[in-house]
Amino acid sequence: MFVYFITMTEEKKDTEQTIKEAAKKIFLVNGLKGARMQAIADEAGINRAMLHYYFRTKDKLFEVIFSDAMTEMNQRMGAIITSDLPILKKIEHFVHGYSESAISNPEFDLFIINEFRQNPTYFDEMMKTSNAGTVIKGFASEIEKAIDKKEIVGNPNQIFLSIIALCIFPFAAKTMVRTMLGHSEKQYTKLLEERKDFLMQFIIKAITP
Amino acid sequence: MFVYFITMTEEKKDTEQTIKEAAKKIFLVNGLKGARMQAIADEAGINRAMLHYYFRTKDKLFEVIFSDAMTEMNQRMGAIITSDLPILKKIEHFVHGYSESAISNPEFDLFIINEFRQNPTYFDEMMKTSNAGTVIKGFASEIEKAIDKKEIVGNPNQIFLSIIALCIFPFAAKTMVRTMLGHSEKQYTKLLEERKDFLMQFIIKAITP
DNA sequence: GTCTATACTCGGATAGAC
DNA sequence: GTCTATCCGAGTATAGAC
Repeated sequence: MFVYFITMTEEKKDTEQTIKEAAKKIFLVNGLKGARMQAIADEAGINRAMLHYYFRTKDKLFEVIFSDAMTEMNQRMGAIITSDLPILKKIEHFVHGYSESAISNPEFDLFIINEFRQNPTYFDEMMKTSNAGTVIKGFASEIEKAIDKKEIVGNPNQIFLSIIALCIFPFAAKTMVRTMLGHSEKQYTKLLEERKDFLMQFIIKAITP
Repeated sequence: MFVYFITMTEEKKDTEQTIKEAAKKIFLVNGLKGARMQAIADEAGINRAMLHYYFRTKDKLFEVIFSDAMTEMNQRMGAIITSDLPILKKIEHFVHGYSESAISNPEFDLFIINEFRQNPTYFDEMMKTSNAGTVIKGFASEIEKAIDKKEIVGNPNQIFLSIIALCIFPFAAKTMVRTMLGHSEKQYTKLLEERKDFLMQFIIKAITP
């Protein structure tokens, strides 16, 4: 009897984890509205009813997946930004770190941009409660300080916006850019790999006095 | 009888145009799948059945709206890029021209990025048949020539990608960036206005030898 | 051309047997 | 915990009266 209970618990954990991984995959590609419970079930190798048994509703499942993804993201970015380094080094770390994580998670950027757009108030709330807001504001204020110290030149918000644009856009608009350039998947991956170094040159030239 | 016929024709044209404008508005914000026929009907001040009477299906309506929007876009961009100017002037015109058109049509960028992603083959085809491909390739090859002539430095594809990233991202990711910066709609609009000039400084510094 | 009513399909959610 | 069957709402599309 006891053994049976343990087994059930472990199986439950496994199934829950399997569902989460499947759901993450499907939600990242299709968004909340675009994702189909059937697709998640197929991906997890179970049937739809199981999804509801474990997570009650589609919205609740999404909520879990999404806050997990955000937490993971914040931790990664936070570690880079809050490190104790001169501004150019910090930007370099940010650019490299961001590119690395985006390469292994290429759907994330466009997903976030779209979900933000569709539910601004939800994210507004989240920015206040999570540490994402702190991390970003920290980075922005570091840029501001560096401008005051004449280490770099320009408007802080514009510089911040430009850095994230240069990092994020190639992933968010991947399909569009690939089509525009007429690149294969492989060619474009190479472009993104090489971009890590290109970007540092580009950004440093643009913002040093 | 003749008068009646004319009237019908004109009314048909008006209704058709009204529907198109309403559909454009709704599709741009919600995408093909996200848009509701009821929302388009409401926007146009008619009922759903009329939409089907004029355009048969949702997909067909979308197709019409979409190719119109692309054509308009291509013409605007084409005029800027194919003008006979030195490369830095041409980039300046592109940046300003793009920003202007994006400010008056802020939903367009994210819409295109998403629809591209959801139907890559359709766009692949369109790039070949329309003049969009030619326009883009023209711009890219101008950059390449300028690099050969040592007027600017860097990898042509990376430079092209960087320029469009800097232009498009602030509009495509508007809601996200606004939330990140904690800006009001008004503050963000001001940022975008000022960005036109900031960007030229930024880009020129980054790519001149 | 325009409207109302209705058919049909898809997808999320629940009931109930095992 | 897991499955099958079923419900129910939403949304596209059509029929048919005017």
